[in-house]
Order: sequence, then structure tokens, then C-alpha cells
Amino acid sequence: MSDTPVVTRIAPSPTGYMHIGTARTALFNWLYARGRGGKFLLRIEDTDRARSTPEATAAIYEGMKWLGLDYDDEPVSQFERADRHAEVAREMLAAGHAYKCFATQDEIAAFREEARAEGRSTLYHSPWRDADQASLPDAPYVIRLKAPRDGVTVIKDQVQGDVTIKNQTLDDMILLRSDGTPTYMLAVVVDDHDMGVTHVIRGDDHLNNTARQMPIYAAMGWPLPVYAHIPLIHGPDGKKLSKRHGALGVEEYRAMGYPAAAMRNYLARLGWSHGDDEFFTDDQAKEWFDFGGIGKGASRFDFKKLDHLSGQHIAATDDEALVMQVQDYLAAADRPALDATELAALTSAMSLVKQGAKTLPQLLEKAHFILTSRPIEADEKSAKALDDVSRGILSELTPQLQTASWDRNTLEEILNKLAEDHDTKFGKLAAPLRAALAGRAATPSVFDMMLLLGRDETIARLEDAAA
RNA sequence: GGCCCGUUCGUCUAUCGGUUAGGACGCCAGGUUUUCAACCUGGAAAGAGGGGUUCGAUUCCCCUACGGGCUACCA
Repeated sequence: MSDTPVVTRIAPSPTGYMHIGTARTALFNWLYARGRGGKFLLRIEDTDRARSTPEATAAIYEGMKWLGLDYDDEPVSQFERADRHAEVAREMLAAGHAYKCFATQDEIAAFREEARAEGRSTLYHSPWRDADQASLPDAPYVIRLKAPRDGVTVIKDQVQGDVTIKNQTLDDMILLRSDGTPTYMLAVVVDDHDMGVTHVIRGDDHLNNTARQMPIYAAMGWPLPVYAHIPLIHGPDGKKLSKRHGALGVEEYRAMGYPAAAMRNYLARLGWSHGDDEFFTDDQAKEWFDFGGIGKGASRFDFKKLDHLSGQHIAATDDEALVMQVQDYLAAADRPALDATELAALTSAMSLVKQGAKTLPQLLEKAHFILTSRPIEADEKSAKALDDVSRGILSELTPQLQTASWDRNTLEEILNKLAEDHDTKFGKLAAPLRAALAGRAATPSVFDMMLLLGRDETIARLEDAAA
């Protein structure tokens, strides 16, 4: 065990939304660092000026905040560090680990086209690699890495195992473009080093790139970080997760009403496991999370399982915390917020509605009876339960309720007696009662509703329905 | 095309040479029941295919198939 404190990072590109895959990678990094008393950093990879937007950057901050993935220090902007990247490129040039290449993009493109047509490798070997440095032309150039050509590069990956790449398949990648801006390959390495990142946990789409980046560490004499390349998330059809699968951004899950804790639990469990544990807390996840539990194959996103886990978390969450989450959901879903009265009402009904609700909107739907006010508007389904016969029975009930003791036993007795008198079962009575009290088909128990609403409100609603 | 990675029930996964291949979601059946859920009990359901190695392979090796990734002066 090393004494070096763990430092991990998430480095998303601010293009569009915060991808759910990015969220999971962030979660893995967060769990790994937090479970070891280390630091978790955020870096915005905004060097692609054409595609990066402030809105997308804001979406990343929001997504991280909602998911509860707190990061240390200020977020780093990769774009703002361009000078530092260029400086490193110059240093490598001076030390002979890189060289100026004057080949034009047209030349290279032509070479590739020809190579491909002839079935040869499209790997470009710049003639400038070994050019006489004393007689270089006065023209635009890029700085290329002088990559090793012989031997192999072995990536000691914590998830994939040792991955061996033949150096002859690697090219002299560009470090600094002809306009003086750094490429991504250079920027990640410099930033990770400067930020003190000790463990690089990222998607396995970067596995091959790792072999290209390692020579930069070697050239600069920097220690290599520990690598862990995690498999990507696929769509339900096994193909790469894309737009047509829907729900790609974390904000969409927030707007669908999944609690952040449920998302963390589900995402952690997607591609990682700790024995048979399915439902767990953040503290448990932090304690348990390790590279050994990460699977090697890509996994598919399954909403059914997310729903189930979400329901478990809702049931296990404190009432007060749940109320706040509902408010957050409402804002995310662009629905009106609850006012103080509604908030109090929801709180009073929380213990009744949180069992069995899989998402926050489901919970809200179940709490409709306490959030709405007279006159109750019955939805289509529950309106069917209120026919003339049942209206008649309900009007019989009202006077009895006027004087009854307002407790569960008494109410049950009254209702059962009423059913008996009409030669029916209580179940037949419950439907119209529910319609009158809530105007919904899915509600808590009618007794619970009556108790919570109180005598006056209950009677008033029954009278409204009977009228 | 070249290189790299992956492949256990429908899905997420356990197993680290010897198991009736376990769990979870979903599904089916039954129970509970005043609705929707939730909950309880039971059930069906898997090692991609082919070769090796071994007394013995899901597990180790090779080939094939399928899937994915990389191969940019994108990140």
C-alpha cells in the first residue's frame, strides 16, 4: 500500500448535456477517492472551442451537484491552460522527444488515401522526424511526439489487466497544432500531471490512447498514474448508447423523478458489484468500491431495475428529505413548486405515500388527495366509480360520520356495517369513496385518507360527491 | 483495412479448476388485499461455437463468430 494520497478526476467535454456515462465515470472516481480519503477533481475539457458552450458547462456543474458528487478545489478549465501545454511541447522539442513537422494536411490526407487504396497501413511516418534541425524551412509546422518505433508498450490496467500494444502501430501524434494550440492527447497528460492525479479512471474508449500518452510521461520524466479503464454503457439493444435510446443526460433522470441516491446506487451497480449486494448506501459504496469488482464487459441500461431501486430508496428516505427532493424534482420537471401549505400537507401524508412509489412523480400522484382542494376533480378512471347507486350509499354515510369517534377502528366498523346493510362487500364501497375523497384511482387506504383529512373535510368531500 | 478490448439466465451480476452454476430486476403462478403499488411464497430462465491443456473446465490456452473501441492539426 502506498502512502501517496489518492487523487482522481472526471474530465467531461462541455458539449450538449452531461452524459449518463460521464455521470457513472464520475461516480466511480468519486467513490474511489472518497473511500480512501483522497481528492476528487473536476476538469472541463473545453479545448474544442467550436463545440464547447457555457450552457453545457453549467449542465455539468448542475449534474454533479444534483448527483451529490462533490469535488475538491476549483474546476479546471483545460482551455485556459493552453500556454502551459505549449510550454511542455516546447520542452519536449528542446529535449529531442518531439520534432517539428512541416508536412501539410493535404500531403498527409493524400498519403492516407493512397495507403488505404493500396491496402497498406495508414500510419503516417513523417519525413521530418530525422530531418537536419539546422536547415528547417520557414513555414508553418506542427510539433509531433517522437514515439517509440520498436518494442511494445504495456498498459498495466487495473480493470483490463496488462494490455500490450506494439509500438510499430503507434504514430507520432501531434502535440501542438500549426496554430500553436495543444491537442487533447497532450493536454490530458499535462493536466493530469499538474493536478497531481494518481489514478486515471475513465471509459475504455481511451484504452488505446493510453499507449500514445504514456511516452509523454516518459519524455517528461513524470510518474505514470494508475490506470483503470471501465467498460462503456450500452443501450437496451446492446449498441452504443445514443440519442435514439433517449434519456442520455443526467438532467433527464432528474426530471423523471429519480432520487439522486437511487441513481448513485444504480449507476454504481452497473458494471460493478460487491457480492450479492444490490441496495446500499453511499457510505457502504465508498467502503466497498474497488477495481476488482468492476466487470470487463459493457453493460446495458435497464430502467426496470432503476425503478425498483428508486422505490427502495424512496421508502428508505427520511420524510423531510423526501419533501425537499420532491421540490427539486418539480423544479427540474418544470412544474410549479409546492407552497408552504402544500409542503406541510405533503409532509403529513409522507409516511402513507412513500411506500410503493417508484419515482417522485408517482409519490406525488399518490399524495394528490392531500394536495388538492375542494371541489375534487375526479380523473376519468376514478369518475367511473361514482355512479348513482354509490352516491346514494355515500350520502347515507355522511350523517353517521358526523357523530362518530374519529379513529380507525370506528371508521372501519361503520364502513363494514354500511357494506353489510347493502348486501355488498366493503371493496365495492371503497372505490366510490376513494373517488370522492381523492378523485384518483391510486391512493393510500381510504381510512388513512379520512383520518388525515379530518372529519370536516371528509364529510365536505363526500357531500360534494353526492351532490 | 490495421490494432486493441469484450462475450454466464431477457437484463445487471456471483463464481477466482471440482457448485444441484448463486443473487437481483423483469417475467409466470399462488398468497395477502379497499385501488395502484408494495409485500410474502414458489417457478421457468445462462456459461456464443469449436478445438486443446487437465483426472476434471464457466474458470487456463488457441481459433471462429458476434459486439465494442481506437486508428484526426475532435475530445
